Amino acid sequence: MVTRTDAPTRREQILKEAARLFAERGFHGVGVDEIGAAVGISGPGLYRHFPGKDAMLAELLVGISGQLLTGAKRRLAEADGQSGASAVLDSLIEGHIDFALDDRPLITLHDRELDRLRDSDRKLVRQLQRQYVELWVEVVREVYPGLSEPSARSAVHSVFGLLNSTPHLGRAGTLPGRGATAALLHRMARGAFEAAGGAEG
Amino acid sequence: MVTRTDAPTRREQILKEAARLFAERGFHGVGVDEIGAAVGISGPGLYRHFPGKDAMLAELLVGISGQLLTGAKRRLAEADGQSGASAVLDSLIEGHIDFALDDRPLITLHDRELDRLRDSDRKLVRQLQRQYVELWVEVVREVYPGLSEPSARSAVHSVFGLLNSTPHLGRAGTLPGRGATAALLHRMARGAFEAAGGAEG
DNA sequence: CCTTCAGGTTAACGACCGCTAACCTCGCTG
DNA sequence: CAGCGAGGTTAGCGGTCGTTAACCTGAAGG
Repeated sequence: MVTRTDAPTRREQILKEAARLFAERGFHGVGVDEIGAAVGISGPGLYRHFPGKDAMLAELLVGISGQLLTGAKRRLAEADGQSGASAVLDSLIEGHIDFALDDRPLITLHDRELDRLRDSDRKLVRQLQRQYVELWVEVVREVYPGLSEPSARSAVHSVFGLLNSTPHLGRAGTLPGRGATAALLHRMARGAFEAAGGAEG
Repeated sequence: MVTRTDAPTRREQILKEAARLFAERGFHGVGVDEIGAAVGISGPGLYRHFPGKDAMLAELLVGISGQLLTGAKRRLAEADGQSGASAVLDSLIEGHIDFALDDRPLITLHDRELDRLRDSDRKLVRQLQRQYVELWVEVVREVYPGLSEPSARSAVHSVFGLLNSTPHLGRAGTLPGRGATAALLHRMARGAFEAAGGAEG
């Protein structure tokens, strides 16, 4: 985990605010003037940093998918051989939870605005997502050999749905602290997989 | 379950197609002309049936929330006393799965376009949703008394995320049949609650 | 047979939105 | 200090979209 100390660039400010606004009101529901206003410049000034509104969404979605996949690969490599598949699965779950808790707007966009992308960008994002899912599927099937591949894939998608539910958990600080929430989500994810792998195949 | 035999009214056709289109491309991403075209009339003809585009979304969202709540109340009443809380929870899960599998576009809209509503409509939908959640929370806490109320509420939201993941499960018929999918989701939901209720409170 | 009305049609208006054009103003740097 | 590029500004164009207006038509009812 690299900790940044320098100030965020204007580009990064824009992406962050755009993500928040897109998540709140949808891609088509946000105007460029609002995005500009959110970072203290006005509308057309954004075009000094991005070729268009679509490009902001594209960069956000490609970035998310890439980060998730990269992180998962790293966790897989770090633990390879020395620890069991079950520990790897725990690590994957932990990584996804961190992401879901720290970047709620992005996790919201991730499966909501994909269809607003240009064909090439959408294909790229889909490919990254697919790799991420397949990586999970392999680990899950190693831990629960009774699961057929289609069932494992369905189970993985469902657990993503469970983990990505964080935006619905109390907008304010009504939820019992980050650590407790992460632990609860982790337990539930493992429980869901356990139940999926217990019976049928 | 009342089975309808008569043909759907024009109003119902419109709502169904609007739901599909809104789910596919977002509320702002669909024009009234497209909705009209989907039912064989053109754009402004819709205004003979609805006062505006917003009204279609409002009716859809209020309808969804109402149906979910009504169904849950019915299931709770049917089983009251004679069967245990665990059976009631199974019944709730079954009802939610039926809805998620049969009305994927609606389940997608349900937590995606809520902010596009007029204040009064949004309040109404939120109230219905809250009642639905609270109903689940009570049943869940009866089955797993170790769970604190905040934890139970988080767990319920997360299980909704799990069950509502159906739109992501193979757009085509690649998933292993409706029955098997429903069974898998049901097992995972129970497993998730079990794991949530096992430890901490 | 005339009237009425539900349920369409097309034309067009007004607002909004993404984007471009043209211009300005600094802080560097040779 | 001249020049220049990075990063802003405002004005405005072109297209789209929700909505309204005005008109049409066919079936039902007295």
